[in-house]
Amino acid sequence: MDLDIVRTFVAAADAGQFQEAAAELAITQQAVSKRIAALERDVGVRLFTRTPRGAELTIDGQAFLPHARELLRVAERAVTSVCTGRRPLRVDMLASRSAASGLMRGFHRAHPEIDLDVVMLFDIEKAVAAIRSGAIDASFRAVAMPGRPLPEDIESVRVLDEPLQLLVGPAHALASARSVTVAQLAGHRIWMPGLAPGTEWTAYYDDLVAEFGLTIEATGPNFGSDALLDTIADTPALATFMGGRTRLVWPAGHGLRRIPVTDPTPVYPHSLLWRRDNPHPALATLRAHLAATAAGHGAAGTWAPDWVIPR
Amino acid sequence: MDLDIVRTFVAAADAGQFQEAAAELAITQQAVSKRIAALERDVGVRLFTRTPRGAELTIDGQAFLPHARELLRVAERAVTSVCTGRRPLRVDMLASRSAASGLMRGFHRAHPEIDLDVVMLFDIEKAVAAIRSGAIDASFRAVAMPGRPLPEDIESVRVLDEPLQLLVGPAHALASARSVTVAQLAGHRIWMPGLAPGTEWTAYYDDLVAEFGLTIEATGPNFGSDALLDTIADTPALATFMGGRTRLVWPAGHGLRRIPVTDPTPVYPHSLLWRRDNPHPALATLRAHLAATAAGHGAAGTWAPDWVIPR
DNA sequence: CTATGGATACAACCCTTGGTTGTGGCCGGG
DNA sequence: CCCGGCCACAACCAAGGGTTGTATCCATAG
Repeated sequence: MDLDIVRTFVAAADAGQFQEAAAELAITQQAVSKRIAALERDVGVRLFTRTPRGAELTIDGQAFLPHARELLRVAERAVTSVCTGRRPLRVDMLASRSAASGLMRGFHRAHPEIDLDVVMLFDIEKAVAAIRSGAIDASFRAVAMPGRPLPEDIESVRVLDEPLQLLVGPAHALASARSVTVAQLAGHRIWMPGLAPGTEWTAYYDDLVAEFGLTIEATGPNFGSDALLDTIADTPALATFMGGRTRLVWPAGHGLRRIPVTDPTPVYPHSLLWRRDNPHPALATLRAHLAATAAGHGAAGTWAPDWVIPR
Repeated sequence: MDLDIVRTFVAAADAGQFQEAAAELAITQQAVSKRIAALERDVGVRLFTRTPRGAELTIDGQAFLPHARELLRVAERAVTSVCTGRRPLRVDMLASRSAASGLMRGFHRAHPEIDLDVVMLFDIEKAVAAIRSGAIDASFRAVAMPGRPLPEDIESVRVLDEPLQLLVGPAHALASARSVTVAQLAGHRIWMPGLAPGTEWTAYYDDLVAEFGLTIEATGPNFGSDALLDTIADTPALATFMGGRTRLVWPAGHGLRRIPVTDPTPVYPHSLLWRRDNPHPALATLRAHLAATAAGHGAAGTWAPDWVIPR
């Protein structure tokens, strides 16, 4: 199905006749006739009743019309999403179901008129490069890498500390615990596939390991959260860390448990990064919204690497 | 833009390489390459970075991807909306902003999983024919026409009495009234363009006129509610009737007033009509919903023509 | 270092799609 | 009864889009 044909259908429906629609679209009446005929062949029903003084929608055509308009609207938005000028606010985050997505949902509820696009870049290095180039407008990341300060033109503000939770299967030794201390985790196998060297999130877990003497296995590629959850559920001796604000597609019947970690509670520090001279109007709105709704961070009893930017 | 191209884009993004996407779509890799190139030319930005072992999305491509998926979803719904089998529940009503649309909004809130399509047929005769043929599943109308009973296979139930209101401009003699009695309306010019002979809504106003000795002018074609509202606002001696549940796009600065009518309050009786043997599962859900949320009708102090079906 | 395999891009060819022009049929109004 | 307006059908033509064949690039294995 071609969107030009859909456009033709809408124009013909609005005009009530093919000829006027043809004039609007700068094609001949015969072309409109052929397009409509092709569309009717595609969907398998008659959309217009042709009369000697025009064409009016059939019931099926009436039902189809709003969907056609919606189709054109969505196409419009799709194109503007990659337009260089006046495009939606484009935000990078760690993962589509991470805590940052919760913040963005809140922002969207508060400002439904602002168009948003979410992308997921590899690490903060890529994110900073994308912010500097203007490819994205903002990023939710942990900053900065140890010994690698942010460039001058990038600003950042810490917006959310996400408490880590332990994820275990039903047969795990800690499965029935209401909460566990960091000290209790020493000696347990914690599996986090996909930790890539040189990324800021791997640096975070490296620090966590060094600080509290934990054992984190990063072996094997990451086959996706489904496969990870399956393995965790089936392996009694295995656990993994998960952001406490992560909304999982919870697999039914796996018996997985999320267990808070305490003494101290490791928190993953999300900061908002943006380029100082980025003129996107929605960026200021986002910053104001986050400042207004900022959750507590750097709270007592929590731990984060000392290289993260201060609160 | 062709939806086949969008489909190709999504397939390539999912596969991470053109070759596999080509195999899925049963075309050659070269065709995929050309389609993607055409799409990139259309939107004006690069969507993939080609590597020797595949193609991965650029940031723009990532931003575009969810829009592309949405586009395909909407297209799918558009097609199923005119599919004969398992299509959305198709409901006819008097006007898109009439009281019936409020009922349907409530139904949609209660059952957001049920797809709906709204159409507006000419009159009850057309609606009954469409219901019998299966072209639509239900209709909100005033039934039945005087002396013209519903066919055997059509059922109906009165679901909502909509009180009429008087709509006047700021300079009208009744503009400052909190409410008016029917008796007060005698002698005032009431203008309702577009009252077509033989329709059930014209029959309603004919009865109203006969019962209370009103003056309703139906002269002139209906140029749409905007034009009607403009005229009403500008003409001191002119008023019109409007459904009390109608949600107008209220023109700013016109000073229009909506005035309740009493002694008695004329109500427009909306009934739900459907074919007894219509198997659409959502139809039963709609009937149950309307039965559960039924607003009062046939209340004391209201008037409706005696030919409408009993409550 | 070289050969190989797998991936994309480019070129040539050809068919099909889709546009235009020309024409006929239908119905309502003067 | 004729005329005018509108849509459908046929013929023609150009261009888009698919296929086959080939070049290029890079990672990996030998």
